Amino acid sequence: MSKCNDGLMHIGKLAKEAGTTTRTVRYYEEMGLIYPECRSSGGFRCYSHEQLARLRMILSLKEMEFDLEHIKVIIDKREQNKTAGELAHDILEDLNDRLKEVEEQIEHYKHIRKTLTQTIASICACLPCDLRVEERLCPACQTLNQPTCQSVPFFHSPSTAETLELKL
Amino acid sequence: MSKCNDGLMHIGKLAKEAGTTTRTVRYYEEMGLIYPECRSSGGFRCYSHEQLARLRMILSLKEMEFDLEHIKVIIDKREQNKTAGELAHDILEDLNDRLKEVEEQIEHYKHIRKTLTQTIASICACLPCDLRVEERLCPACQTLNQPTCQSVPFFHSPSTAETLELKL
DNA sequence: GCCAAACCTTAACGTAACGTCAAAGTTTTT
DNA sequence: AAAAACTTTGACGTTACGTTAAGGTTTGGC
Repeated sequence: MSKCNDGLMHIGKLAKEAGTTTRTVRYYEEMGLIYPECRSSGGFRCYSHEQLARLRMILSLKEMEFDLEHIKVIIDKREQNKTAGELAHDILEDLNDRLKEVEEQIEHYKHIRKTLTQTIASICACLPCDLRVEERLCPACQTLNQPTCQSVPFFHSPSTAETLELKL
Repeated sequence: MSKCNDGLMHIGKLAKEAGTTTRTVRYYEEMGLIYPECRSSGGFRCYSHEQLARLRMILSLKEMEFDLEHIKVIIDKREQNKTAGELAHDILEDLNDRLKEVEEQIEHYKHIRKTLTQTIASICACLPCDLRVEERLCPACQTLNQPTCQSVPFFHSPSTAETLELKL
């Protein structure tokens, strides 16, 4: 005697099937991304397999880290019955744009990595020999060398600059 | 007749010198990261060059994308007058941890890039020849091929799956 | 000394995508 | 029928500020 007939499911089942949480599903509803097919007499949301497919698609796009606003635009395009060609064109554009952004992200983090390894190297170069030999202290500097302490701000405590500054 | 004597500066100058905004400086104060040396009789924040150096250090760490909570921990270490060796040890640990995270980010985005290029390739493979030749449509698929439409959810509109599905 | 321009103050809402209660109603199971 | 499991709406918390708003303070010129 299920109150949720016709192969419909409540939000918990939907979320679990899609690998997400009920909170997320409700939030997506708030954002206009997905709606239940109907409500039970008691007010529970009931979803069909179509909704599940839609949710999965939303989550796929989220894996590519589109923001929800953009996801909304993308999935709405499917409902604006365009021709297949137009649809493909639009979506490929979205995907290629996103690809570009992702590549920028990769470059961005590579830049940060460089800054980090350089800073690490600078500090290592300032370390007295006996500290430097402990390799657990600084795995990154094994391949790098040089700069002086001056370029590394961390050791210049404002009040006690003298005492904290490292000697080579 | 400056109300801000002794080479002290107000928040606007401080922010500009460090290349940030007054809002940011006030926020950092709220977070306990930096405080003015004093206030003017009218209540304006007054900063010394030491504060400027501190702010610059905070911003350096932010460039490496440490979160503020973590930055607070790191700069507080400088005041806990440890020995230079301990300080270096601690900070190198922080930097190496962060380096690891950054490398994970790079891998993360590379994974997304892969997903994106595969999806793009799948869609391109589904396109009829006349659409496929327009290279502006899909710069990414020039180097990739195959999969069938089945693996690409975008063309399976729930209500009009038949009409929207692409034919090879 | 006075006035306007430029600068500063605190307060508070907005952002993105949910996580996490809370209090109360519904469905399912026993 | 009662208990267990699930669902409902509502609302605050998160991060690092941006952006008004309304109203004092400093500064520079005359």
